[in-house]
Formats: sequence, structure tokens, C-alpha cells
Amino acid sequence: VLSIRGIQEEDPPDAQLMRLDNMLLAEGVSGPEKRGRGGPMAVAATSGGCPNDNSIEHSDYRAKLSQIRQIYHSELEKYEQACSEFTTHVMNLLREQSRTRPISPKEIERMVNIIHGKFSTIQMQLKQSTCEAVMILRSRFLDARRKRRNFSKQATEVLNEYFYSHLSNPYPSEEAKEELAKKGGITVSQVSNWFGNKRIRYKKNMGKFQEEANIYAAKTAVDATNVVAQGNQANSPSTPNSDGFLTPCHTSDRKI
DNA sequence: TAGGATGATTAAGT
DNA sequence: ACTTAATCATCCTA
Repeated sequence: VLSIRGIQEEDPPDAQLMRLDNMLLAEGVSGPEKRGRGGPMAVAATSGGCPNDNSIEHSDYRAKLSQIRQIYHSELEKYEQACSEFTTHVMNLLREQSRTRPISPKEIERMVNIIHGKFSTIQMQLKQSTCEAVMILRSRFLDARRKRRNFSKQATEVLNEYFYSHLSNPYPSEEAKEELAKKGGITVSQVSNWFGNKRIRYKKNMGKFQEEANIYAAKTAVDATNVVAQGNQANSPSTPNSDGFLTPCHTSDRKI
């Protein structure tokens, strides 16, 4: 029955296994059962994180993570138990056979090694799928896109004001970004994101933003200068444009 | 509830 | 490091 001659070693020696182990350890899946501490959680690592609503979302995340951890541990235990059971079973068989033919200790050792190898590949698969589950969980909960909130009225107001009053070159410097961030109650990264989105979307469909452009142009014109009290109200509904950063005409925006 | 608006992420270029 | 362009995932309104 036990004519095992397979010397089939796994192709990647242990590099893969090491990586999986490291990751499981880093995520707190394997290793000691830590309660309450969220040690290696690389949260808020990316840009524009919202420092406010941590911990509420996180408790959910941690709950799922500990669920994964439980499954992982119970499966692991199951495998180890099965492994040792199978080993003793084989040992018994060998002992029985040793009555009819001589069996060297070397052979026994080899057999045990083979069994352990088999079971460790199964464990490898378990670790693999556990890692996958953790990755999915991470992307599900820790991806900032999942909990996007619109900016406050104040923030969009400030951002649009700057954008439309610098339409010929809507690229705020670092200091300008910090200023805008402070005024709007958002982070500098969020300011950068906003301008990136705004520029591309404005360029892509300028017509859609004309109304908005007029509103903010009027707003800044009013509060910036009261020099000319022109009774010349309104109209000129279309053609407010051609001052864009995408048109070659440039550096001519000095309002007199 | 469909579809546009919007903030965040990613890939690729500079 | 920063931008563009595309895309994702959610919010919001008709």
C-alpha cells in the first residue's frame, strides 16, 4: 500500500511560504492573540486620509479580521491534528509490517518526512487563501474610495474661487495649497486631488462649467475690486472663456 | 433607482 | 514629485 517513492519537492523552496508567513504575521492573523491593539495596521498611509472617522469603521474591520484569524487557526489546528494522527497510523502499519520484513529507521524517518511534506503543502494552501481573504478585506474596508464624503460647502467654495480666479494657470503652489487646505478644512493632498480632478474635468467639458465659471468670476470680481461701478449688468452669457489654461493665449490676465 | 457629480486611486509620462 | 487621463466607488438628485 505504502509504496511511496515520490521525491516530489515543491518548486519554490520556501520563499513563497516565508512571504505568506510574514504577511500573516504582519496582519496579525497568525501569531499571538492580541486583544485591543491594532499594532501593524498601516492605516492612513495613503494620501488624503480622513483622520476623523477612524475606529468606527475599524471595529468592523477588526471584527472581520479576527473572524478570518479564528478560521485560520482552527483549520491549522485541524491539519496538525490530522497530520499527527496520520503519522501514528502509518507508524502502526510499519510496526505491523516489521514483523514480516525488516524495516530500517531510515525508512521510517523518510516516511514521516514525506507525510509532513504533504501536510505542509496543504497548510501552504490554507495560508495562501487566508492571505487572499485578508487582502480582499483590506481593499474592502481600507480603500478610501469606499468611504468618500463630499467636501463641505466652505471647502468647495474656497477651491472654486481659487480655480476660477487663476483659470489661466490653475496650479497652486505648495504654500497656496496649504492655505486653501486650511481655509477649507481639508488636507493638502485633498487640495491636490481636487485640482487634478477639476483641471481635467474642466478641460474635458468646458461648456458644462461655464455657468459655474461665471458665478465665481462675478464673485471674485465683486469682492476684489469696487473700482468700476458700472451699471453695465449681466449679459454676455456665452463666450466668457478662452482664458483657459488649455488655450495658448496666456499671461494676459491683469484686470485693470 | 438610473445616471451624473465627486473624491480617491492608479498608470504612465515628464 | 507632480501632472494627466482613466477608472473606481460612492454620493446625490431627478
